[in-house]
Amino acid sequence: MFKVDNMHRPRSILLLPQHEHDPCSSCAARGYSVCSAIDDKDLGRLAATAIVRDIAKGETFIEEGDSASDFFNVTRGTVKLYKLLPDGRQQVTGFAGAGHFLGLAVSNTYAFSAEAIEPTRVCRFSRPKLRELLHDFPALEERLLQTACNELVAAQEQMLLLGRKTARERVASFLVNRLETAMPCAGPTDSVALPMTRSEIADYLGLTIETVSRTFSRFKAEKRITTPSNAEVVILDRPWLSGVAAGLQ
Amino acid sequence: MFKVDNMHRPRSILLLPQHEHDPCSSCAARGYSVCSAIDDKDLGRLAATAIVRDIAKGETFIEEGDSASDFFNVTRGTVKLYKLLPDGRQQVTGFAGAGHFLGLAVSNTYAFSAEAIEPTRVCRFSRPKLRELLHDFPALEERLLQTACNELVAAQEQMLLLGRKTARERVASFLVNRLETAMPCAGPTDSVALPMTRSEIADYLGLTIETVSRTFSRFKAEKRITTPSNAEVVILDRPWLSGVAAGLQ
DNA sequence: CGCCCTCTTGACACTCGTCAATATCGGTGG
DNA sequence: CCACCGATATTGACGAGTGTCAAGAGGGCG
Repeated sequence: MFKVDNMHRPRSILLLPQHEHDPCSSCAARGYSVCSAIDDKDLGRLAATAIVRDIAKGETFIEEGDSASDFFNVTRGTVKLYKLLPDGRQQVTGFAGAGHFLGLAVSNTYAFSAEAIEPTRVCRFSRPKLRELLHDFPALEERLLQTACNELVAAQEQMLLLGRKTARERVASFLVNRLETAMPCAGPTDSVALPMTRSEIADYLGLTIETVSRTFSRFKAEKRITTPSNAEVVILDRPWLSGVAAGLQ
Repeated sequence: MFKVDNMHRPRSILLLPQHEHDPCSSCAARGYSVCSAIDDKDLGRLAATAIVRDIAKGETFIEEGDSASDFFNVTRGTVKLYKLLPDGRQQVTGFAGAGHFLGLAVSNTYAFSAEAIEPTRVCRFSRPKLRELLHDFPALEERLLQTACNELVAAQEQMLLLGRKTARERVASFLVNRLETAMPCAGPTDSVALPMTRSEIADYLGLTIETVSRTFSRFKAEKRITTPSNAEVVILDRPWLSGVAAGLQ
């Protein structure tokens, strides 16, 4: 019923002319973000509603507890979503790449913070304007519900990881997951880009930076992965890593 | 107690003495479940679509990985939602009481299992029928989106708990949370009902049964709670517990 | 080239898990 | 009503996995 294929990118978007006055039709995320629920003919309306904004690496553009006045659609770069405890402990609840929709909330305040971890571009929608859009395009609302359901499933998987998996299993899950979701067009070389730091990985997996580092080192020593650079991991033994991620071995 | 399996019987022989032709208008969950998005005048339509089913304590009525053919609305009792690892490790992702909606999924298979932890009643909707309902009642779809967003917020809070809180903070969070969400009409006596076992609490908090028990005992020794029975906790010092839950003290 | 930030590695400590014994609860039947 | 029994919960001793603290290595960029 809600079958969605987020990986599908129409090839035609690459051929679209660059219209300065209509950023949506040429948007890199056009094909697979929630915007794909809107027809080309209505795209002008969408472009008029959205405000494009570039966000520098390290900038926090959503602060937990702040009044939730806007919604965002990431079109370039990567964003880390996180929650903080008063003493500074941090839990990263997810990384949002191009196509991800942020700020869906019933409440009037944001339930999490969002920080760009690399140069990022977002489309901003004010709450009233998104409400109008949802009213005028039921397909958009349906698409948002699909998105929310998918995120709910991912969140439950992450609860399993945080509550019951060992450090080894968590890191393996993270790498395999990155390969599956963030790298849609993975070729024969199972290479995973890691735009985030070890510290951010640790805060995502409920571990410390040292444990993440040690686990990477062990996987390297066991010839399961190599790390050409700190921001890149090559998976040498994907079936084995998948097994560890699932709790076997 | 009589156990009824309605799965393979025509609806007409359902044992509903008082409101056989319209179970919805008298439903205990009518006011606060997703059904509240539907007007009284359309309730007959809803009743005709839903199939009421009673589920015995301990019965698993959704199995992770099974074909997701139905959606459920809990109207009585409590359900535990959980995921398993191959070796038996279990993570409870939530407890669903009256009013909760289960099975929202984009995929064709369930992403979690569901087991009744006390005598439970649910309304069952087949996938195609729910789809019809969503089409005919846009307010219902909007309501489902709100519900999904709320669950997403709760899931992120749980990730913070599982990834970064200590055992003490987890148990305190659990008790305070139960008081806030499951006991809407809490009076001067801050009494929390615990329909689940210690083991299920442990699997929800990412701990062991022993750690949960020890933490309860410590709270008791510190005069923060009392336990009239294993299924009931009285909170004596709510501000202090809230502080611990938030990561202070 | 050199500074600074991030990452890696090691030694040690501590929370929480494991294993085991005992106590308590709740239901059943005499 | 009480005795019995299995299931569930509590408590203790101990150990393992992961966190903490600290030092050193590597990498990027002016």
